[in-house]
Amino acid sequence: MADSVALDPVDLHILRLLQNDARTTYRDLAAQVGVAPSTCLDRVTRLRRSGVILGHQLRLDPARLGRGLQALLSVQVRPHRRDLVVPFVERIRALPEALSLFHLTGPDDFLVHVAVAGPAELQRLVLDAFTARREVARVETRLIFQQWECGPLLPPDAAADVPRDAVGESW
Amino acid sequence: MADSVALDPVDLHILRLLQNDARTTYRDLAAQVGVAPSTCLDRVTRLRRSGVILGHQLRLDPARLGRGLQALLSVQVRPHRRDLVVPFVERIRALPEALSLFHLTGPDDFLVHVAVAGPAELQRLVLDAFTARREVARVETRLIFQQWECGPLLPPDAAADVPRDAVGESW
DNA sequence: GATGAAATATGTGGTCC
DNA sequence: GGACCACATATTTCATC
Repeated sequence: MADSVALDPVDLHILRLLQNDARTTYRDLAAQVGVAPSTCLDRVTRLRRSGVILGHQLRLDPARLGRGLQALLSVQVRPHRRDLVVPFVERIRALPEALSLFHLTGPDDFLVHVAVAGPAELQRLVLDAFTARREVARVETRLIFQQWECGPLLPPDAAADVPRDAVGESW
Repeated sequence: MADSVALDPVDLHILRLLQNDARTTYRDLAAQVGVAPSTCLDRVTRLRRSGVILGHQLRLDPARLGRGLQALLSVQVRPHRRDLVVPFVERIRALPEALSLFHLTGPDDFLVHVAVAGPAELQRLVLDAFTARREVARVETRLIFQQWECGPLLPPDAAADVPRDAVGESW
């Protein structure tokens, strides 16, 4: 289901361009990749069907929406049982302040990325949506100075997959 | 520059719909919002110019691209001076494994979200791109079991902004 | 903010390799 | 089987009110 998909150079070129600007038209894609627009449409349709492309997302500026303060909340949910974890996840996902949620290994079970209007709203959020709950054993709040999105996501370079002589001895 | 923008109900409705599916056509937006397609175009254009909409992003499935393992790396950059921090940020942003990068308050200066093929590649990444650098004082790696994107980002509800009687005494 | 016409993009079927 | 072309449809964009 989550198997890696074989991608040829045309697919990769299209993905790179679309990651720069997801609204690039098939006409422009075609011109830059060197194939016909219909071929681009074909490729993108297949990439969507094969699950490589999950969808298109709008990137918004939280600050312009009156949510100028972002933070990461590390949360311990204890006991870490499914009957407590599943409702916790659903509750956090439904919070208007939550942007994204990670379930992690390590001493902190969850990391929650939130955007709020300011420190007062953050304090209220921590107290009301987190520490007020019995299953939330601990919350650690870190403010975000700045965030960067990184380069385009592409398959690991084939060169990096060169087999090593002996497993566990190549590093 | 990062001031909050005044948004009317039509703007908010459009943003909500576009956050569900960023490829909704102006025609469909218009039908659902109850205005003309050209008005939707107008609104979206203004939202882009005012900086509320930063852009459109392709959501890809890292697992299908042969990057089935994701992790968060907490990194201390010491000394935490601009002449070390700025090149660090640029170097991390250029890593093909990096998805996103946070500069934070707290004992850990940076959080790096990475996607790799597997544990071996993660180990190589930590050793070669992080701990090999003199300015990287500490790295802590946590694996990501699962990630969720949360509900649409919208301005804080006006009701939540009701002024309190006394600052610092309302919670 | 709406209308409608022009420009542009998208989707389809036939054809070729 | 995949890529390309040309055509038909749908969408976006813009001038005008």
